[in-house]
Amino acid sequence: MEQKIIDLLKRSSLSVTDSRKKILESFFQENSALAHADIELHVGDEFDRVTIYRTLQTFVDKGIIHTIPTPDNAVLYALCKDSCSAGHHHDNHVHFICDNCNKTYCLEQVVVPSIAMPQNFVALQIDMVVSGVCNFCNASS
Amino acid sequence: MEQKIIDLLKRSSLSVTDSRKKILESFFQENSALAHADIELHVGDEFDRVTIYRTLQTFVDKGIIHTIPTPDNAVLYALCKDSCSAGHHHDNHVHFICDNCNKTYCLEQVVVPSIAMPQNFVALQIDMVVSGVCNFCNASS
DNA sequence: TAATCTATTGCAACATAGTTGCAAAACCTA
DNA sequence: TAGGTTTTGCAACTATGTTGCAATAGATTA
Repeated sequence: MEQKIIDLLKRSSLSVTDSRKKILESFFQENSALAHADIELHVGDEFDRVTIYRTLQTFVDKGIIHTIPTPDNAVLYALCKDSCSAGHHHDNHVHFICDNCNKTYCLEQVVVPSIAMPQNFVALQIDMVVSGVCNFCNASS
Repeated sequence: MEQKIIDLLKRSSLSVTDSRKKILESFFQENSALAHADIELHVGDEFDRVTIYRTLQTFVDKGIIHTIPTPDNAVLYALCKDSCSAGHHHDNHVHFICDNCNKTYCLEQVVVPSIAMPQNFVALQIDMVVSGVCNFCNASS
C-alpha cells in the first residue's frame, strides 16, 4: 500500500509528503468518493484544512482524482482510473449516489450513453449522476 | 407578464409579494437557468439576500423551479414545466451548460436515457448535465 | 374598506466553505 | 549533508448559506 502510493506520487512528478500519502491512503481505503469533510475526518487534525484543499487541487490537476457533481451540490472527489493523465480526465463513467448509506461510487463499467443534441448544440462533456440504492444496502436489507 | 406571474403564484397557493414577483420575472426574462448571484444582480439591492434564499427555496418546494447540479458545483435554478407540482419534480430532461457564454439551459426536448445498472443497484433518479457550445454561440461565431 | 390574523421580510448574528500571502518547515538533488 | 525548491501552517479574509426574532406586508372576513 505504502509503496503503491509512493509510486503513484512519483509517477505524477509530485514530491512525497506525509499529507499527500495520508490523503491518498483515504481514497484507497474507502472505496467510494470522498468529500472534503470526509477526508478531514479521516486524517484527523494532523494536517491543516488549507493543506487538504491544496492537496486535493493538486491531485485533480495531476489527474489522480476527479470531481463528481452531485444533485445537492456537495463537492466529491474520487480516484481516477489509470487512463487519466495530467490535465486530461477520461471519467466517462456513471456516478452513483446511494440514498441510503449516502456513499458515492464510480460505476466504471457503466459508460455514459451518447445522446442526440438539438440543432446547433455541440456536446463536449457529459456528466451523469444516478441516485438510488446501492448493491450493499440492497443486500443487507 | 405581470398577470401571468400573479396567476402562477396564486396557483401555487403563495401570497403575491413584490420580491416573489420580481424574482419570478428574472426567470421569465432570462430564458436560462440562474444562480443566486444572477438573481441578486437582477433584482438589485431592493431585497435582502436572505429573502432571495428563502424565496428560491419556497419556489423549489412548490414546484415552480428546480435545481440543476453542475460540474463546478454551483447551484442553479430554472423554471419547471407545467407538469411539475409541489414536492414532485419531473425534470427528466437534459441540462446544457455552454462553455462559451456560460449560460445553462433546460433541453426540455431531450429526455434522459435509461441505462442498465449493475447487479443489485437500483436507479431512482438520473441527472444528466451536458457541457459544450450552445446554438446561439455557434450561430454567432 | 377597515380590522384582524397570518405569512413574509429585513436585520443581525452566526455557521460553513473556500482562498491568499507569507514565513517556517519538509522534501529532493547532487 | 548543504542547497535550492516545494509544500505546509498560520492568520486573515471572502463568499455562501442559515436562524431567530421583531417589524411589515398580504390575505380574509365582516
